[in-house]
Amino acid sequence: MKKVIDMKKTISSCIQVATNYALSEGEIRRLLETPKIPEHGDLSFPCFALAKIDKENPSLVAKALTTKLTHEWIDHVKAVGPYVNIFLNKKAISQLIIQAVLHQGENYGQSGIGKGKTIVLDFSSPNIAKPFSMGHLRSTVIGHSLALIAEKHGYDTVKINHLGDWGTQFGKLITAYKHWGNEALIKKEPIKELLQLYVKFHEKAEEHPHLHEEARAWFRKLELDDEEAKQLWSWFRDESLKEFEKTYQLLGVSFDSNHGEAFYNKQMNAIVDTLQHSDLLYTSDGAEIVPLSEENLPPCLIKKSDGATLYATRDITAAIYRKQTYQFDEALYIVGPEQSIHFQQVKAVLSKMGHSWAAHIHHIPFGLYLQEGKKMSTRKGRVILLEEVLQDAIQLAAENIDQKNPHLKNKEEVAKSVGVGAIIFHDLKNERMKQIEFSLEDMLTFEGETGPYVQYTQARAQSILHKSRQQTYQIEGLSSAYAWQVAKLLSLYPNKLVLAQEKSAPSIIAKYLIRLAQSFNKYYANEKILHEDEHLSSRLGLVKAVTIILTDGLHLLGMKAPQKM
RNA sequence: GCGCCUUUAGCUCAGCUGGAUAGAGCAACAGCCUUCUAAGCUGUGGGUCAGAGGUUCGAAUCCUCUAAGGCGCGCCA
Repeated sequence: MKKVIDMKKTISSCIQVATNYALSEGEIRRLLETPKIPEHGDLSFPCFALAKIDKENPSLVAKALTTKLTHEWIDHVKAVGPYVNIFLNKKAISQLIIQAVLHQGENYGQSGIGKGKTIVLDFSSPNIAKPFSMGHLRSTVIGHSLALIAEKHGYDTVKINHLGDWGTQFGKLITAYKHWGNEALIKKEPIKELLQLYVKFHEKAEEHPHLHEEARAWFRKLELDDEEAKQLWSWFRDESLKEFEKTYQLLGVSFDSNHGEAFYNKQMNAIVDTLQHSDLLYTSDGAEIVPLSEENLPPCLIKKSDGATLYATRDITAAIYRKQTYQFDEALYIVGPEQSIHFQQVKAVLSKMGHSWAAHIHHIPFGLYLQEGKKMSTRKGRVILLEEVLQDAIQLAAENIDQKNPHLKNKEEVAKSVGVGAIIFHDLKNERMKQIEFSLEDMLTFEGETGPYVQYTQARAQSILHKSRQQTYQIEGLSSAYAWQVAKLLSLYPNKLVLAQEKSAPSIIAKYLIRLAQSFNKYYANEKILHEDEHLSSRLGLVKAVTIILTDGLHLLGMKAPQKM
C-alpha cells in the first residue's frame, strides 16, 4: 500500500540473489538479525544454515558471501567468523526514511490489512452502581487502544460497552433504596451512594435475612416489567452512566453502543428455544445445560433450576445479535482472565449451534491488578477509585508544570493530558498478561519509561520545530551515529503496528515509543540541531518525522501529545 | 485434584518467534543547565535468565518434568 522502507526485506532479497537462491527470501529474512552492538553492523546474517546446505565451513561461506554482496543501500560488509556483518548506507537510507515519514505524515504505518473488514470490540463494561475498578481500567484502556490500532490498519470498528446493568443486585439495590435511600444524594454522587446502599443492604441482611427475600421479590418484579421497579432500575442506570461518562471523557474513550446485559433479556428465550430444538439442551440437577465433555470443557449452564437465565445465555445471545447487526469479521472481548473458560464455553456452544464464525471470537484477557499479591476485591471495604487516581495524577502533573514551565498557556489542559497519559501508559506499557501489583507511586511517576517521558520528548522536538520557523525541508540524509539510530527506529514503526494488531498488544507500541524517545533524547543531547549548516534542513526533517511518529503512537494508545509542556 | 497465566539485575520490565559479550527504567552513587524545555543526558556498581533434563552447530527463547505465585473449575458476572 504505502511506501515502506523495509531494510530487512531489501537486504534479504539481496542476499538471496548473492547466494543463488539457496534459501527462500522468508527464511533469509527470519535469519537476518539486528546485532546488539554497533560494531557488528546494522544487520547481520549468520551463515550456519547456508553452510549446512553447501556442506561447508560457516566461516568460509561467510567470507565468500561478503564479496558477492553489493547493493546501493550497503556501505560495506565484513565477515566475522560465521557472520556477515552488513553496514548500511546511512545517508541514502535515512534520506528515504525521513522522506517517507514526512510525505505520508500520520498515514505512515497504515497497512491496509483491515480494509473492508469489521472488528467488534467488547470492553470496559463496568457494573452499574459499582465503582469503576482498576480491572475495568485495564479493559477500558486496552480495548480503546486495540480499537484505535485496528482503525489505523483500516478496519471498521464497533466499540461496545457491555454494561453490567442486570442481575439480582438490582433487587438488592431497590430494596435498600426503598428502606434507606435518598434521591438527592444519589443525584449528587450516584456511584458512591448506590455502593453505600449496596453495602448497607448486606450489613442489614445479616441481621434481617428476610431482606434477601424482599430483594428477590423486587428483582422478579423488575423482570416482569413492574412500573416502579423498572423506573428505579432505569434511574440507577442513567445516573451511573452519567458518572462513568466523566471518566470516559477524561480517558478520551467513546463507544458506539452502550447495550448492556439488560438489552438482551427479550432475545434470550428465542436462543434457548433454538438450543432446545437443536437437541443441545439437557436437564441436569434441575438446570438446563449444554454438555461440552467432547470439547473437554465443563457444561455450559443455560438456565438455572429456577428457570432464570445466566450470563452464558446472555453472551451467546449477544454474540448472535452482534453478528447479525454488525456482520463482524472478528469479535474481541477484552475481559479479565477469570472468564477464559466462560468464553471457551460460549464459543463451543455457538459452534454446536452451527455458527462457524464462533472461531472469530477472541477472548483478550489481561493480567489482573493485585494488592499484596492478591486479586483486588470490591468486597473488602477499601476500594481504590479510578476517578481519584486520575485526579491525583492530574494534580501532580499540574504541580510539575508550575515548577518547570510556569508560563505555559493552557496549563489545565496539559496537566490533564499528562496526568491521564501517565496512568494510561503505565497500564499499557507492559505485556498484556503481566500481572500488575497496584502501586499509586509507580503510576504517578513521570520520569524514565513513562507516558510523560514520551510526551515530553515530543514536546521538546516540537519546540525545536517552532523555533526553526521552517515549514518545508530539503532532506539529504544524515550520517551521524545518533541520527542514524533514530532513523532506523522510524523505519520499524509500520512493522510494530502490524505486530501490535496481530498480537492484540498495545504494549508493543508503548515499548517502541520509549525506545524511539530514548534514541531521540540521546540525539538531542549530543548534537546541536538548530545549527546553521548545510544539514540543518535534514536534521529538522528528522525531528519533524520523530514528532509525527511519537504523536501517532501516543494517539494509538489513547493518549494526547501536547505541543508544549 | 484438574485447567490457564506468570517467573530475566535489589524493584518494575524488554529481549525482534533459535544466534555473537542477556538489555532498559527505577532505586544507589558520581557528573552535565552563559548553547534547541534537566519530565532530559552521561558514567559506575549490580545476572547460576526459578530449577532439572531434552532437541540443536547454538537455548532466556522450542519440548518434558519440578517448584513458587496468581486466576479459574454447573446454577454470580
